[in-house]
Amino acid sequence: MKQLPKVYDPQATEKRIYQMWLDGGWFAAHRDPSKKPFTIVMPPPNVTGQLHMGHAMDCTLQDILIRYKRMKGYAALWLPGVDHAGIATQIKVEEELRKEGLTRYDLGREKFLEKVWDWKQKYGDRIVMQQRTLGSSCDWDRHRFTMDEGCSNAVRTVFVNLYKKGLIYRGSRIINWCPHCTTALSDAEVEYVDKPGHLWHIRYPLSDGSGYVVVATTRPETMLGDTGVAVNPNDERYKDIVGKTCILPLVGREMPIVADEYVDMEFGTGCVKMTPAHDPNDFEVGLRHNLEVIRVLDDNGCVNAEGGRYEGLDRYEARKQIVADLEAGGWLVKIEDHAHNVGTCYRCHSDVEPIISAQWFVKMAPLVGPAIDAVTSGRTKFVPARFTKNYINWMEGLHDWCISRQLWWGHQIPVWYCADCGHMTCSMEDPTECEECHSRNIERDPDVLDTWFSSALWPFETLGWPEKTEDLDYFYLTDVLVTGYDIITFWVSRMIFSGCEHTGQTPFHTVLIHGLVRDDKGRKMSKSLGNGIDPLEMVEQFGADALRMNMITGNSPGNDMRFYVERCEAMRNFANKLWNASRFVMMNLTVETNRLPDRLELEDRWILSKLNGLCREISDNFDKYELGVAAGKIYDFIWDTFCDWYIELTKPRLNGEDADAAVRAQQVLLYVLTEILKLLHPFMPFITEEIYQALPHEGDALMVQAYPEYREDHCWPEDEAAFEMIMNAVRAVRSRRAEMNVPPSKKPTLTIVTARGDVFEQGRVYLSKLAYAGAVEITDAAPADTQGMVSAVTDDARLYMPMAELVDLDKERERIGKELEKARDNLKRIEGKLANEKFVANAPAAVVEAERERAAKARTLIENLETSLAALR
RNA sequence: GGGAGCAUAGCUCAGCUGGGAGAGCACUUGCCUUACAAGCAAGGGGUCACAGGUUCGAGCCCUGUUGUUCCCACCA
Repeated sequence: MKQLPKVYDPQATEKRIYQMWLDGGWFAAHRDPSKKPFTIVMPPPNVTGQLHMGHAMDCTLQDILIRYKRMKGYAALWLPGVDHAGIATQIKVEEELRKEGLTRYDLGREKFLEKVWDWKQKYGDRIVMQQRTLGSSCDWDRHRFTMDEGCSNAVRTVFVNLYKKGLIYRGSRIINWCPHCTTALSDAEVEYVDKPGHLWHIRYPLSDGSGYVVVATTRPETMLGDTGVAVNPNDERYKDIVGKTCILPLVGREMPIVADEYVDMEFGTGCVKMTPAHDPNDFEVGLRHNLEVIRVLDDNGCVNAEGGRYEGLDRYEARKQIVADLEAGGWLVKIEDHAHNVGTCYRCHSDVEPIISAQWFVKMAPLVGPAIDAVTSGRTKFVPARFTKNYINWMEGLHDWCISRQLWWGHQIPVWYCADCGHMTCSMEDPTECEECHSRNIERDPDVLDTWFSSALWPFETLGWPEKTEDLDYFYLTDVLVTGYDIITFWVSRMIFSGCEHTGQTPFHTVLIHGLVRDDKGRKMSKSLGNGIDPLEMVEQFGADALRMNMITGNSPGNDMRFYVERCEAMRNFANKLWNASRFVMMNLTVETNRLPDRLELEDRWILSKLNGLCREISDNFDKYELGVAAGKIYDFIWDTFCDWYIELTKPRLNGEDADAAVRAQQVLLYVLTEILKLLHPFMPFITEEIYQALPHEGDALMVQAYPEYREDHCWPEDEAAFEMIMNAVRAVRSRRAEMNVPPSKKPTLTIVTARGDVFEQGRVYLSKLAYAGAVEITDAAPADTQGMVSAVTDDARLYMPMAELVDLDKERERIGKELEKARDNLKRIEGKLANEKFVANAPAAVVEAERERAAKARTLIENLETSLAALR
């Protein structure tokens, strides 16, 4: 038998085991008509850098599910990949260039993209390496990239289809513009932050000299683009000025005063300056009243030529200057403090400017219906369910999706503009001429698509769509999507409406949502705070299994968790515990096959029955995606039931005279240990596989063994209950001894007075071993003289130990008196319950029966205590 | 403005469909008991935020309150 070292060393194990799995080819999923498919498509990490704790959480959950289903006999496919992450990656590469004093424009588009591809190669590989380190059992041969040929083809197909259907259009609208990233953003990519600001009240004189109106604004610099003033049509204060014009200070533009319902009479002065080019509401009002649209900020957030003498000033500089000039000119009425929500870029966090701009949009109205229906009908379920509401609310409030980005890294928009006739050519093949006038004077749109446009196709493009592949047929729709709640809007929702639109099916039937991994103070882990913990560092210190177990235990779906290094340590200790338990089994093992003996002892039936119950519970937990609960139960079973009790129980047999009994104990130990390894494998794959390989085993690898299931023939509830009696007796004796500081070396005779001699007879040896007794006497009648004896009392027995020198009679009386009082209170409570007719009538029979049993036990306990007390006189 | 989460032991959190409050860490005491001191055994510690309600029975369900976190929303 292989000898294992005393301390488990993950470093020496994990790489070797992973390679063994790879060599075995067990990660690969094969279409097999005799098996049910189980598919998880991995949320592709960004190629921007390395994995963080959030990814570790993501990976762990998915790997647990996949390994479980694989062992359950499914054709389990976990399809990995990475995302090109347009803005994020481009920013990273530009940062690198900046170190050399270069910008992307210095290189030009083509050279720059080469640099990005180099980056992608480097970091893409690194991510795969990191995922493997965590033990991820992905089908690596199917690894995909959002910009590989297949995905690019899918993206183009979708764009062309939607364009032809009229669901993609180009239009000039107010969009969110990031002046730092110099690109348009979608609504979802804007983060609103409460910032302190001011409300500037500015006087706009009426053209006829009859007075002035006062408008209030939080962004005074936008006044350069004002083309009107609006008031509410029901506002008595301003009835007579509607239709008049006023003069824009500093600029001198004459602008109409219009009446529009949009204006809130209660807010500010009730007069609103209209800047149609830089505010979405003003734009709408402008449309209704034919206001001019004058854009005054350029792509970098500086005032453009329309701003006259402010041209070239940065938006914040311009604000200062304009406010100063207004004040000097006497136009400024007052300045109020005013906190407001400022939109910021989700990538670089600069303030976003609403700007009118020609962009590409997806028309959402026709797409949301089926996507909402997919969820309300239950075809796609969120776990936990509360995220359903989030999703539906978001879907219902959706505006058209701005999909064009002024970047270079991404899928370039497949539209060519004709310089001669202005026609737009959009097709699957790159055109050489305008499809309308056949002019060759055409130019491709330089912009690329929003990264999420391609991510939205991920669940089916990775399976071969738009080709009708066998993979698509077999593995789609996929089963579970695992992701954090922070990207439901960005990604999950878009996959659902895309799946519905392009494949006619929702892409997955379950969305398993997890929370964020925070630092030990509850803060988000982030680069700027420097509080991130590298998962690989944890793996190095404690092993991948410990990290995985840390991610999963004591954590429930959808809730954030704090990351404690101490918890990793605790899980490493658990791994070591299992390691040593296995070492114990192995060093005692003489059998070479894993088979249960024909004859089982009480304690064997006890643990087998407990194990069987555990299997049923684990199965339930998996069905409900309560992975943390499942992991906790397995942990408890291994540490408490198996190590602290069962292993100790087998020692007398293993070391005893009876060779057959020793072998039987070995057989049960080997069997239970093997089942434990299987149960734990999805959670801690490395150590379980390593141990399995060292044990007599079937098949090539633990990872492809069948997962333990509930079995009728291992169900012995009476034996479980009987053995509990013995355990309680052991606990009671230990407790009494500990109170009196009796060392284990002192082994007095133990006299057990009980009506259940039949049970205690079977536990004789354990009482002497685990309760440190010398001889054990079992009787149904009290000893004649219990003077000078220490007693311990359980529901089923009184136990006596002669330790006269340690007994303080007064103290004993006091102690037993207290216990008796407690026991009587307890009984009273139970009897009160049973005396309540409504309880007996309404509560389920099983509950009432359980109460009756408790009452019976309580009575025996009281009797035992009373007898003990009486004997002390 | 709308919606959601959280509030349980000193700390971090579990607690599944309502049926006598749990784990890890920390703490106290005793043990190097031939698998494991990364361990074993025994303990201490909780008005389950507050107030009502439903129920035979509430940490769990309902209503309200307080505190806290987050998401969504075009009030200048």
